[in-house]
Amino acid sequence: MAERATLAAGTSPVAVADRVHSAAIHLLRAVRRVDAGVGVGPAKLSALSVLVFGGPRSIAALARAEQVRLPTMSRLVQALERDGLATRTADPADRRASRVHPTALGRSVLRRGRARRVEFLARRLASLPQADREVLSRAAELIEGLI
Amino acid sequence: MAERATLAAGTSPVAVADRVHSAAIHLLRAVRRVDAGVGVGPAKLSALSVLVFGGPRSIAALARAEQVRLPTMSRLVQALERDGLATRTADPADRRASRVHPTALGRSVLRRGRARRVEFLARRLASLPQADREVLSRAAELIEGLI
DNA sequence: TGGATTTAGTTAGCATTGCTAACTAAATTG
DNA sequence: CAATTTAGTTAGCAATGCTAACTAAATCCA
Repeated sequence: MAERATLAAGTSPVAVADRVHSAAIHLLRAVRRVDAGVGVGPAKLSALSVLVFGGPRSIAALARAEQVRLPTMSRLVQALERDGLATRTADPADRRASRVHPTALGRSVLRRGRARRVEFLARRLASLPQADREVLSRAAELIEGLI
Repeated sequence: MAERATLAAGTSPVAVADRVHSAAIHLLRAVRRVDAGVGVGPAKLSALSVLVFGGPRSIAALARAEQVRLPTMSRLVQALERDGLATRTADPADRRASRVHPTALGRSVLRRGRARRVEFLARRLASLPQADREVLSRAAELIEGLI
């Protein structure tokens, strides 16, 4: 019984956490299929997005922004470079570090890849009443603020 | 300009899609760290959750529920069985199919694993006003309905 | 009825994306 | 200046996705 209560509908922190958690899993599984046609992969796309919309930065800073470890980001940046989506320049102030920049190709691929996922969602959102979209918008802000 | 508009705040389908998409990515990256201590992994935990809360079913039905391909779910179920978290019985009505059931151990592991993730979120949600939790709850329902 | 198609499941093999351990080299600190 | 911290790499492993190719059972239809 106690464990059933965990999943019961309601607005207790635990009940809401469970529903939000499930919704996030299902949402990302659904959009993952859309990525297939881009040929870049979600981790690379997401790192590229940080570079394009947040500006060039070091691998360590990218790793922190993406919440992954340094070796993981090191490998992702190598792949981005190999694919011509990003370049590295020496950091004049710190000879250990390098700065990662998106290339023009990187910007264009990001735009296309992001557009695919977002359009997939947007098509579905378009059928909702405006008030529901406002709820989703506010919810996204709340989530970003929490973590 | 046109591409900047994609990221501008607003409640157009595209703007909301973008924010919801990012929020889902960041949410799951944050809870992923919590999984580490469970030793089961999110895909197995999620499949187990379907079995426990939705009832026993075939591998194909599980794959559909989890939005993965049949070979992926076949391998996940083999791992669940190997770990003693689920068992398979023959389907009397269809000799190709088998029914997957959670074991008592599976139920208990699910409870613990889920609890970790959900508690991680719930601790943060507890600091929100009730109205905000209602927004998140409603948003989760909307997302599940869309996909 | 019987051949064709669909569906359930497996195996094999590959790609992506996480991780830790162990290392080098540069920067910082006491 | 020695000790520690920080940036980055390499190597190797684990989890989880996929397609291709296959078997076997069920279903469809002419």
